Amino acid sequence: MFQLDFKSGVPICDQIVNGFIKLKALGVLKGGDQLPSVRALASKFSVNPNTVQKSYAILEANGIIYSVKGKGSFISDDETSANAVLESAKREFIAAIKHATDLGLSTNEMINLIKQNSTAKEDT
Amino acid sequence: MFQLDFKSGVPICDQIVNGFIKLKALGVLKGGDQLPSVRALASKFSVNPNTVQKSYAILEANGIIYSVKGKGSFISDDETSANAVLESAKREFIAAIKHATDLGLSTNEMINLIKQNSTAKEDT
DNA sequence: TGAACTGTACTATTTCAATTAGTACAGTTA
DNA sequence: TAACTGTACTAATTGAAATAGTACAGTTCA
Repeated sequence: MFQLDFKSGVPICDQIVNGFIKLKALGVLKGGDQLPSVRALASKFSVNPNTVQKSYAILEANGIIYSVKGKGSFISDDETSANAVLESAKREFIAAIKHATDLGLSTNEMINLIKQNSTAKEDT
Repeated sequence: MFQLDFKSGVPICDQIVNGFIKLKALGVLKGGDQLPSVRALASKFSVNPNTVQKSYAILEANGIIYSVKGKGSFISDDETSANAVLESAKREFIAAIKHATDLGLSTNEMINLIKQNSTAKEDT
């Protein structure tokens, strides 16, 4: 399970969302896996249940999980979900490219930084 | 001159900082060029002078401009400044790479996105 | 010298999003 | 029925960002 950084300035809500996205991308969580209940996770993180619930709502809106009233929340297993995450990752990365370009970074420098820093696989 | 987006959620202060960094990276502003006075820019943007002053203080702390009491604020022309901007751009881009990796983007996909989206020059 | 600029410093107030707090309702399971 | 689950809603709190106002110090130029 991921951890929260209360000093980072990043909203708790977003950190929880990103935490589950990451766990799914890494394959730690797979389709059908049940998430902790809203109340259980809130208790574990010492955070308000409403904050967790908001995170779950965002995850569901993005098709990453699905929630069933009375049963719980589960990792969705359809391709759509994985694609949605990838597409949003691409959009965010493109924004980062534009920002770096604005600051004077060349394409070659960016590519070198990727080769030096990425722990991702060569192919997907 | 750049524009502000009051709806973006990005602090005004940061937008002003990034605006000048961008103008310098693009070569629109060069070493020795004088910036608008704190009060003039605040008036132009319909923003509080304190907000602009905070931006200038950040720019000066990063070596991008220098301020002289009673005279004004100027773009610094030493190499240190350009390097400082590049270094911070690199740090931000590395953070973006790690985030994208977390979300499941492969190195090849990232490199392709750069080739498709960057308007930066091949070399620096 | 003095008026009109410039940057800088400081405190108080306002504003707004994020979070917290509390309660309530509905569906599932045993 | 009891105990769990998600969901919905309003109100209060918190903290960062921005605003407001004032004051002081250095520069420029008539």
